[in-house]
Amino acid sequence: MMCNTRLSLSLGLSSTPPHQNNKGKLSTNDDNQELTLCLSTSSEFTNNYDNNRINPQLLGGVNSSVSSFSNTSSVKRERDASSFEEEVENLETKRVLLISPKGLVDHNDDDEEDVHDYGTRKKLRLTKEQSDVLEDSFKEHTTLNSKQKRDLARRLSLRPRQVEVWFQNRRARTKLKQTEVDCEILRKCYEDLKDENRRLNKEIQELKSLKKSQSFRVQLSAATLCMCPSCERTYGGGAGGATDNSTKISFSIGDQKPHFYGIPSQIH
DNA sequence: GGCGTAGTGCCCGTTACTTCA
DNA sequence: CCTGAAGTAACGGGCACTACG
Repeated sequence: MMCNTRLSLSLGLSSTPPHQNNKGKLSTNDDNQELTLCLSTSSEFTNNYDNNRINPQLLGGVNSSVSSFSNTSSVKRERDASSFEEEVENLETKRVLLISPKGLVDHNDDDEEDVHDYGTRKKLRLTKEQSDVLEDSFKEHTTLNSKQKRDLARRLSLRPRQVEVWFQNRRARTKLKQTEVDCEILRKCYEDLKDENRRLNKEIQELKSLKKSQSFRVQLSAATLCMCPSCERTYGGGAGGATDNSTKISFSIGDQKPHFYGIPSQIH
């Protein structure tokens, strides 16, 4: 893409909020593919990096900010910095990155390790310390207000936007984990209910078959009922015995007198 | 008070990059 | 060395809310 593009950047900031500052000027020179960016230079904050060769990654970041300065339709990037102050801090951070050994990349250098096409994003890996601090902060509060965000960013030498993104991603991870846990609980619940359902169905079948066999036994004994001579109740006694249709079946649980159905010889 | 607009924060889905097995 | 999976920083779109004219 623009691997050989020589980039030079001139950044300056006035105290005017970005959306009120329309003095951003972007110029390109197609002949030598040199990109020069000039913003208002009316502030003591003016920094000139014309002589620096910039890691396109960093330019990408700066470019994001630039778009918010110059393009009113790019609300998103603009609002990423919650205030102009933050934007200034963003640029300050970028300045630190720019002058840090890793931030300075000579495109003429054969080492292509840090050279990326303009427009691609080079992902910053947070250090263990940064992650730990962010993690601790997240334990205290899962969301940040502007001041907390700024403080944290300053403390970790990150941009507020990075802190914000980290918290957003962290919340998403937490939510995802919780969803997985909930899923697991529901799955377990479902398995338990399935087992219970299976058990109950089995019980129903057993009861049904028990009922069937009992009614069969009742019919069988009814066919051999005889009359108890002392109380004239029916009992099992073989064919030809006296039968009273109304008292043919008699389960005398709780009766005061014991009856020995089917064993006439042992009665009384 | 209702309305349109701009700013802001957050969520969600996705992409791009890094790391590791 | 290559590759695919997993982890995660970063992004863009959309929505809700608030402030302001």
